[in-house]
Amino acid sequence: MAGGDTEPRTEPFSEPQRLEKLRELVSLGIDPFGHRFTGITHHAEEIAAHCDDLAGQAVRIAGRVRAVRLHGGSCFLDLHDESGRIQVYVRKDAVGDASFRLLDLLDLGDFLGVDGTVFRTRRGEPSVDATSFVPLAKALRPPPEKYHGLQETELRYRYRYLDLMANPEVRRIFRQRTAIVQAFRRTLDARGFLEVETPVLHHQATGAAARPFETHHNALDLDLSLRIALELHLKRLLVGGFERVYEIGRVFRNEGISTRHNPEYTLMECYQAYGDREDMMDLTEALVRESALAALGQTRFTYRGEEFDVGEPWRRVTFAQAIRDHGGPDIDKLRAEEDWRGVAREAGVDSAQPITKLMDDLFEHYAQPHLRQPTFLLDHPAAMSPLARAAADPRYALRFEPMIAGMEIGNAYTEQNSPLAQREAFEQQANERQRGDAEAHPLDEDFLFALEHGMPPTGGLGIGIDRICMLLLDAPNLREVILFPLQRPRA
RNA sequence: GCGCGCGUAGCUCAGCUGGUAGAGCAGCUGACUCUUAAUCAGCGGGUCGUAGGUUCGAGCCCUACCGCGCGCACCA
Repeated sequence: MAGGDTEPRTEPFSEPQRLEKLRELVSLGIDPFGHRFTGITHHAEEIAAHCDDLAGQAVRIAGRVRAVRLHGGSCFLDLHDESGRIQVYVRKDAVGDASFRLLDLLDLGDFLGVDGTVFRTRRGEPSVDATSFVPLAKALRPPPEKYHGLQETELRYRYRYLDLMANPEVRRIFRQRTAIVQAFRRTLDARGFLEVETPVLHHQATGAAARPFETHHNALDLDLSLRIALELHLKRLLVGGFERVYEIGRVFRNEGISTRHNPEYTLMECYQAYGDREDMMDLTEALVRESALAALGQTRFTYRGEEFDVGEPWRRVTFAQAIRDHGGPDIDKLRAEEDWRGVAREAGVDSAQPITKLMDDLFEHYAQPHLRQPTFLLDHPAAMSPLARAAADPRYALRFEPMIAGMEIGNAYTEQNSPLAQREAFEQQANERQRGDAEAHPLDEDFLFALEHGMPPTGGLGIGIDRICMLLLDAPNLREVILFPLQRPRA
């Protein structure tokens, strides 16, 4: 992926005229790619919003030219900067003949620096009456169409810069995403969590049930995997004596792509010593509430036409209860694996697959689509939760998954801190792996070595940042909240 | 991976029952000193995703491949 996913296309330029104009600029002694432009006083949005207060005031602005309306001896330009659009009025009388002729060398997409005074046109449009302007950077290709923008999904993702250039709502989405991430940091920092960074290159990808990407270190001649979770390194830090840690980082899962999945995605994981999953439920409510407030200014939001509110305490329901509630079997009555396979057959769920997958399928079959409002799904079967402590009934784990709109947005445990129980759970997973469950957790001897030095009782939580963004920002598709989603190289 | 759909000018899109490629924006030339999807007059622009096939003739029908989207599968 280094260097982007497309071949550079330098030839032929779609606009040979632009190259010609570039040469003319050079012949006039103007650097077509400009230089430092200091002393910018305002953004477009400020001028538009405070036009009357600023009227008559000298301003210096810079941005990209998105429209040119030439009227012989005068010209209107639409200049776009990060904040929005402002109109620039250039009169030959004001800037002089030589400067005015530079407009002939200007193309849509070029960057321009402008000095001028704020005024409102007769039609009421906030504008800057230019006293001078300077070309700052030439664009050799045209920007997307000014009215319809860039519509084709493939082009929007592949050339996200064009999408950002053309579609202001896309810029808004990614500002809101940043606001959400900042809300996570602010909330965690305020509660005394220490932000840390742990390795992306792992000897063994553990901490979740997923297939990893494999890579290789040449100098050490060492096979490595990209991480699939942050969990086991963060827990090592609790062994080391940090009491509250978190990381917001990219994880990589070598699996299919869908509206809800991207091979790399951003995960927040945090761990709180002397806590348990109860603390993590409080924290989840706070993180999601603060995210909504940061991005939307309120706790209510609409996702795909459905109303949600993350301002209230979330509903709680156990894994078993959720299945019962929606017409499924009473799994509390199940003892042996064969019992599970029996109810799976009745439900029409694949009964021959690995047992953890089967359990998950039963839940998805009966309950998951019905868990709409913010809900903590509690007490998953212990077999599918090898990193969590067992509940009073050892068939279940002290675990929860926060769910909104039928979608899992995270995962949390009262963490397993007994090295003995952890080893047992890993061995059980190894068993499952031998029986054909390719995604069972591998045994991590190095992590067990750490646990054997003692880890305090701990509550741990992971939340998928992209999923939260998708929900809060009403994105139909995870890729809408990822700047550069993975795409195949173009033919 | 499987199924369905899409791919026409730089962008947004038309293109009928198979008859030899269109519009708007963008570009170029000219006019215009308060326009704003500026306007007016004129001009240029296409391996119709790629490669085969059927046909007198294919943007259109068939096959394969490439890319994208959606659904399923896998996962969060």
